[in-house]
Amino acid sequence: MTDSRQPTLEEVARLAGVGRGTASRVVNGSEHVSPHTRDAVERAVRELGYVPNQAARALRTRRTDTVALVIAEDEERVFAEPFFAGLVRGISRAVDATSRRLVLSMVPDESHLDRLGQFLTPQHVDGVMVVSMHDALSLPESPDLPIVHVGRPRDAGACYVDVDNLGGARQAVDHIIGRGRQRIACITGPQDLASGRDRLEGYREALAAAGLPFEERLVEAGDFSDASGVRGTAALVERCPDLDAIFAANDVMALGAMRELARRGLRVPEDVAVVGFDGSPAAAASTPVLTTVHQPLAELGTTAVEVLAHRIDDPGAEVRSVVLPAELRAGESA
Amino acid sequence: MTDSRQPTLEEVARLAGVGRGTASRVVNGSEHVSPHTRDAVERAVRELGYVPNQAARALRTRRTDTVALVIAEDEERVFAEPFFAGLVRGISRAVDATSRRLVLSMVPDESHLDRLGQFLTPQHVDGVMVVSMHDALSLPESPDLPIVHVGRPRDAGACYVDVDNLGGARQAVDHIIGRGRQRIACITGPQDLASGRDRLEGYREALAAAGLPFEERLVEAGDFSDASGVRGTAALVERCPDLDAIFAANDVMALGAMRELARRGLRVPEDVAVVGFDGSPAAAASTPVLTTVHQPLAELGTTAVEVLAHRIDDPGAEVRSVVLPAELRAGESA
DNA sequence: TTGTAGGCGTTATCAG
DNA sequence: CTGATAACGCCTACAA
Repeated sequence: MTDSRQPTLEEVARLAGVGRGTASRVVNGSEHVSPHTRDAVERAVRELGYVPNQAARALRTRRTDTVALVIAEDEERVFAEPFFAGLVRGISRAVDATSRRLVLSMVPDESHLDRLGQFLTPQHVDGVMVVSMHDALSLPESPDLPIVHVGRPRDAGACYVDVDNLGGARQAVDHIIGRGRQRIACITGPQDLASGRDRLEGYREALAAAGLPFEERLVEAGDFSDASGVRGTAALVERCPDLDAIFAANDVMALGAMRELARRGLRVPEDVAVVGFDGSPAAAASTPVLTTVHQPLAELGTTAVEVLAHRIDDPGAEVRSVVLPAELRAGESA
Repeated sequence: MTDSRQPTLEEVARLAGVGRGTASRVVNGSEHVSPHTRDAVERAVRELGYVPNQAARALRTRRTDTVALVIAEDEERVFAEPFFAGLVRGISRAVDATSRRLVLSMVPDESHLDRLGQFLTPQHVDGVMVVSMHDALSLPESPDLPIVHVGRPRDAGACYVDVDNLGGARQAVDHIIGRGRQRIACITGPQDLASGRDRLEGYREALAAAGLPFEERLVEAGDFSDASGVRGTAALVERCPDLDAIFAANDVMALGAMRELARRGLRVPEDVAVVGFDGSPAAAASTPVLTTVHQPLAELGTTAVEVLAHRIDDPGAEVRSVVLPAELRAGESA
């Protein structure tokens, strides 16, 4: 009873009483086919459980209907950083809504770049999305292969989608200033990352715009990790006991900061207001007193997929990057 | 200068001054080719930067050199549960060492099963690894497609790799008994999961072997989440103030238990010993007083890949499942 | 050991 | 609107 072999287009055509070409047209949704014929073919397709042979199609069309998401990070961190969960979810969903498939590649270290380079060719994928936490790692780009970076890359000419890190950070700091805070500290993100740099810059700009001085002693270097949030807070509080607010470049650090403040008997937000730049909505939800700048990760993913699709379907088009606005979400305010 | 198109085997053959067939044999590492010719072809391959066209090869050989890892879980949980990080890492590494590629698919809900079913065919992949947290979800299996389950599935005849949940749990409880504890409580895992059931069974067996009674009131149902660890502990302590140990079916719950115990002024391990079944080595490391049964996730992944490769390369072979031993890691003891 | 040729399942072109 | 008919790039008998 089981034929074991998948049915071919030839068999569909035969069963429908049409030629192979016509069957192909129906399967590919061509306009130029009579309703009657279309119907017959579609019935045959269903009856036989026909599914197009991907290999044959790819061989013929030189398209793979596959896009890659390259995460230039070790699995460990990929799973640890809430940032990736949201992003992958968004991208995954968006690609699902497409006729394309998504393959996920993590690149733990440079030794894997060769293998990856062989894979990232028009022969295997139609396009690539790259999210890298380090500016450093540059992967072997195949010409003729559309690439969209998630997060602004070092290469200024490259196509990317990103959240408005600068504007978001400025909003965050504006907000605390508006609540009457004057001595606002900052725990930065890694400075080899555009997001890290931009969020620090936003902090500066907000201070400047309000006529507040930028003070080195109110700034601590962090790396987006919980530990660095704790460490930075400890250092800041010891150095400037009179600070009345902390802007952390992401929520993970902000939460670390809140724990450390609590440990020292300082109350949030009464004594010290805290605002973070959001990597995950969950963090904000779990601590209503935390005001955060919401980073729309899912939307970022969706956008990345859209932009990539656009570049794939219309190779001649101009390269357009997209920057999404970041949105302030005030918790119990300070 | 750039040819833009990838070179074909034909061109390699021409440059090497041999026939297409011979070039193919060299590329595929056939024995029957003279060292001289082989050398010429290899040089041509390098010079042209030839890389075999996957589609053409797949079309011809009916093999894809691709294996799928299906995680029957929402992205959210996949990234939240430390279990998956270790597993994916192990599998990823193991596949990398192969000539095959890995594609990762998460299945948030049943609505995605159709799409997945279309993908999980010999036409797209050579084999599949499935890790599911629920017994319920059964994916549409394509005949002729080797499947290896990670974690014992409901279907008893299926091929799987797993950790010795029962033995591990028994070891854990044995260990606390050996340290003189008498009233040992258990926070179980979800009972619709083999791992959950087996670990509870191990707990029973250890008690029985030691002549200790199994008491319902010493058992609380958990679901592997931190919250359920906290909740279960609270319930247990209130119900049985005299308990002197807790066995939690995973580390996440064990850590939750420890927090709850601390909150109630109970000391670990002086007042109450805690031992967990380990999803992630990190948990054990972060709390030296926690004794855990180590679940070798990376090795589990490696084994899954090996078993799958075996089944792919030797389709006639008997289906053999593998159960890995679990290893006790004693923290500062009770 | 090596070359030649047929065909894997599709799509695209080109007549009808 | 439809049906033949070439490729797409590769592997693998088969013949030399």
